[in-house]
Amino acid sequence: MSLSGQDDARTRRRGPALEGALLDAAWAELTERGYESFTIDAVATRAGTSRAVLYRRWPGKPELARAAIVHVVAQDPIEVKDTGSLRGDVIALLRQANERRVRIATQLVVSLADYYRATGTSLADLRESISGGQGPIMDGVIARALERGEIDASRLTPRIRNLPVDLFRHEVLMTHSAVPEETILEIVDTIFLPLVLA
Amino acid sequence: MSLSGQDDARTRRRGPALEGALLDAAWAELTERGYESFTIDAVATRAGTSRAVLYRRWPGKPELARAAIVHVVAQDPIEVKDTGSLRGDVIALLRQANERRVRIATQLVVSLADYYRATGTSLADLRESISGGQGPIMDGVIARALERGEIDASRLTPRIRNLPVDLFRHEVLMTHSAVPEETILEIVDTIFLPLVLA
DNA sequence: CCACTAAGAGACATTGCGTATCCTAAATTC
DNA sequence: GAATTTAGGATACGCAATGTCTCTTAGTGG
Repeated sequence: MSLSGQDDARTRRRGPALEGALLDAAWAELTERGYESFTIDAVATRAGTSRAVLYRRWPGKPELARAAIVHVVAQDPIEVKDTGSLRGDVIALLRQANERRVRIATQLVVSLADYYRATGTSLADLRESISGGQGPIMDGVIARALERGEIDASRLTPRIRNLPVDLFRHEVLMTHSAVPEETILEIVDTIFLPLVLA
Repeated sequence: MSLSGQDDARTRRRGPALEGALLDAAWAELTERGYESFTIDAVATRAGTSRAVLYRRWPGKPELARAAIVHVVAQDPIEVKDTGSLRGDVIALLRQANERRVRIATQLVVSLADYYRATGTSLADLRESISGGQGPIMDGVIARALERGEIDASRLTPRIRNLPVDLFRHEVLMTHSAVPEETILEIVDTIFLPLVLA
């Protein structure tokens, strides 16, 4: 019984191709069902494989979820373009984060419960491992503003430098939804710029 | 066999007394085990009762967890005292939150995963239901500062008014631990006060 | 004192977990 | 390109927790 129509025509995936499919399936489950209802069984079924294959790669549910998140984020990096002014750069950055990260961030907080406890890590660690070694996202923006002489370097503490991103993130965490354009402008114009402009 | 030593000497709790014991047990489980390992079984055992009693009151695990959190927070309100200056008031407020809310907040974020999805609520809603009808915690602090003429009322947008608390919360959410004293001072002295002082 | 409510014990089917075993398709080696 | 090794995929197992029910009995109020 080697040829029974389309059923036996399936090929057996391996290595990276399989792993990608597993992580995509995990991500889909995560977004559709949420972490609590996220089951290894469902991921295996959706990926057209069996649980054993998943357990060979990840110890359990939190690690699989985390891997899925990192995988998805890595495929969709945020680029910060030069708009010609600090204000424009920061607004562009926040808008982009709004478009490309809100769903992920929402999943992330609303989810990953126990993972932190089990591993002793925190949201901050996860944020770090997601942004990779590329350093704080604000770096490029700030560097250009300093070149242009737009900001008072003496006021630029690390905390103030990250203020727009931190406030944006706080907003997303609190509401679990995209941040309104007015809020972005408010953060930039009434908080960040007054603190750093020369 | 009505008298077998101490075993039958137990009394059967009812109403509020029982409910309090259930919520205390739930809270203890939550803090000791984390939300993911939080089981109705364990709560029932710890409270010396059976699951049926819990299911009679709450539909399931997320609702019980939430009820336990609200219960604990309600027993330990934050009071904001008058220290004589805006700076002192805000610092005192953050310090108190640091002492009395960090464990709870940590539980809270690291936990309650699916509840939001299931009910369509968010962290912001939970924050609201926890702070009760008493309004933003910064209100009293701001009112006194306005009386003293310490702040420029025109700069006082709602967002800026809540900035210290929001940044504090963000810090806790990110690190899952208490906020260092220096960070509290930094938030107040390099961000909040420069934005509002006349 | 009687009737009613609800506490507490326990049984039940169901579901997800994590492990182990087996077979075979794909990759690797000679 | 055949032989060998690796790992994918199916299946079954025991375990733990869920949520539902039933039953007995302790406390409460009339």
